[in-house]
Amino acid sequence: MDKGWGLALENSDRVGFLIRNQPVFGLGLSHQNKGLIMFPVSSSGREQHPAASSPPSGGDPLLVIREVDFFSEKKRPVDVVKKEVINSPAETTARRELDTGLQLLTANTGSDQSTVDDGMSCDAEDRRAKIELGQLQVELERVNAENQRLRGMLTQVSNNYTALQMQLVTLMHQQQSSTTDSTQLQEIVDRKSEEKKQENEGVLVPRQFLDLSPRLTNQTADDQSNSSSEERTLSGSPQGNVESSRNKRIGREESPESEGLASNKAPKLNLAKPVDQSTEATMRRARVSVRARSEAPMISDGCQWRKYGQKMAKGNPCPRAYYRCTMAVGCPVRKQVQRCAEDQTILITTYEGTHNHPLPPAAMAMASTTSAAASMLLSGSMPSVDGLMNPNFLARTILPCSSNMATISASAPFPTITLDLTQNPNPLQFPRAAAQFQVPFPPHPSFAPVPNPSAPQVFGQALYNQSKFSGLQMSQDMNESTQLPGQSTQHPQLHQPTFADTLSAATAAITADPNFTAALAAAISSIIGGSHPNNNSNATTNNNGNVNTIDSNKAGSSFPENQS
DNA sequence: CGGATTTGACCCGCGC
DNA sequence: GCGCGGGTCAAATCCG
Repeated sequence: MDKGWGLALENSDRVGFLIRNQPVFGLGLSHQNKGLIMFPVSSSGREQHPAASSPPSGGDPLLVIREVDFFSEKKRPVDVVKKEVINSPAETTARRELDTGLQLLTANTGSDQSTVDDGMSCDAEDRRAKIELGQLQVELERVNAENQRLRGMLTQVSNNYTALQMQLVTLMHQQQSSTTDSTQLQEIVDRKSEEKKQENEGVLVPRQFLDLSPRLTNQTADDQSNSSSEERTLSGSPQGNVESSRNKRIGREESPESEGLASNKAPKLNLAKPVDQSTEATMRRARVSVRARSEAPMISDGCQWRKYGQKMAKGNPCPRAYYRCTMAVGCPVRKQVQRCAEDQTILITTYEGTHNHPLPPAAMAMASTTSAAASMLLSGSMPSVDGLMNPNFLARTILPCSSNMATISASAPFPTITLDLTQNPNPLQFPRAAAQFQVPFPPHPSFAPVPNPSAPQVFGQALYNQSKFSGLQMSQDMNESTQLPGQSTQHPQLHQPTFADTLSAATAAITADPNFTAALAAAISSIIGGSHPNNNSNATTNNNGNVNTIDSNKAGSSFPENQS
């Protein structure tokens, strides 16, 4: 009795509670073994007040005890049994307020005779432990069942969401293709002319950032579904850039299909001016590089890949492996896998292109991420006034809360955005972002911009728009340098998460899970559904994951499609 | 035996 | 023009 309290067992039905070796009250089972009876006892250990309705010796019930059915799985009245330690006499006198932790109510039948004995009772402890165990098991089963149910719901919702997203993106794409107007065509012409002028003046213009728009002037969703023709028609898309280059190489064995490419390109390119093939060939595709620590030779991203080459890259003792997606014939997506020269535990996976086929959710996550990042990279730098955008600034601006994780490089042969997952971001960002990115969609029509003609492909359309949205996260000086005359600056101030939020969330999840596809799916869903550009709102996040709204009136868009 | 991988050759862009 | 490096092809090889 060192702890000042104890239990005494008289028989299998009754237990006495002792405080400082003094009987305080007794507990007994009802005759149906379905209820607990609490009754006071005398200091001598005998019953002072029998409980409730049928006291053996009469008297008031000590406490009203709810009938407890410990033997039914449907009732879980007791969660925790606390050990009450009362050391002072004053406290012992306040036994009526004694909190046993048992949510007990009287329901006795009056048939119980309760007697309290001195001394500890192992049987009582065992019984209580069994009761607790049973309750915990019941609770566990219930939680498991709930978990299963929620998982099923989540899966269903995810599937539905993916399907709807596909449909929506396809419809948007079709609409854009059908609504391309002469204004946009004139923009294309002007931009081409500007590019040519700058080249003539010796101004360095990163071609890979310029004029990706012609493609969609003729590109339709049907083109997207045609995997055989996609490679040859995506001249304006990231993958199309390289594919055109590739096809030029293959031009020595010019096939009717490649002639089809030329025929598809010609009308678009002639919109501006005659553009020779070399110009088109210099167009590059954006890349998304993912750095992650992994012992595995390749990270799992849900896609099927076939290795088609391996080379020793300069400055790296580890070979670089080349893979192409084999989930569909003609899928233009490729990836390079190479270990970091400085830290060979880091696996660098560089994705290129966008899938032209439906993807499983797991693969969809990674594909969407790379597509979004690539689209952001391309769109964010496209139409600035001087045709040039500081990529580091872009990275800092677009990815303010993950500047140490995401970097953008235009110095490489291809514009590349690197997601560094070797660092641990704030894991709390992920659930916050995933939870917050539920934005009404479609947005208010008054904020609907002219459809962007340069979306790279169907599956990336929404993400492309996201990136366009992200491109609005510009600081004041950038706005001044990039805002075009006549641009609409009427943006509602909304607390909108940015792509950076999602990116951080995704990378947080990715870092937490090396296989990361499932976690990424949630973040991607937030990308797609949470930040449509038509909201035209601007928000950034700080390193704490809080959303800060910036002055949208100052955040002028550098994108012509936002011009009014 | 069919698909995946390996590997040497080839092509292209770019810098000198 | 030449060499270098990156990227790709395709025959040879491997493997289940």
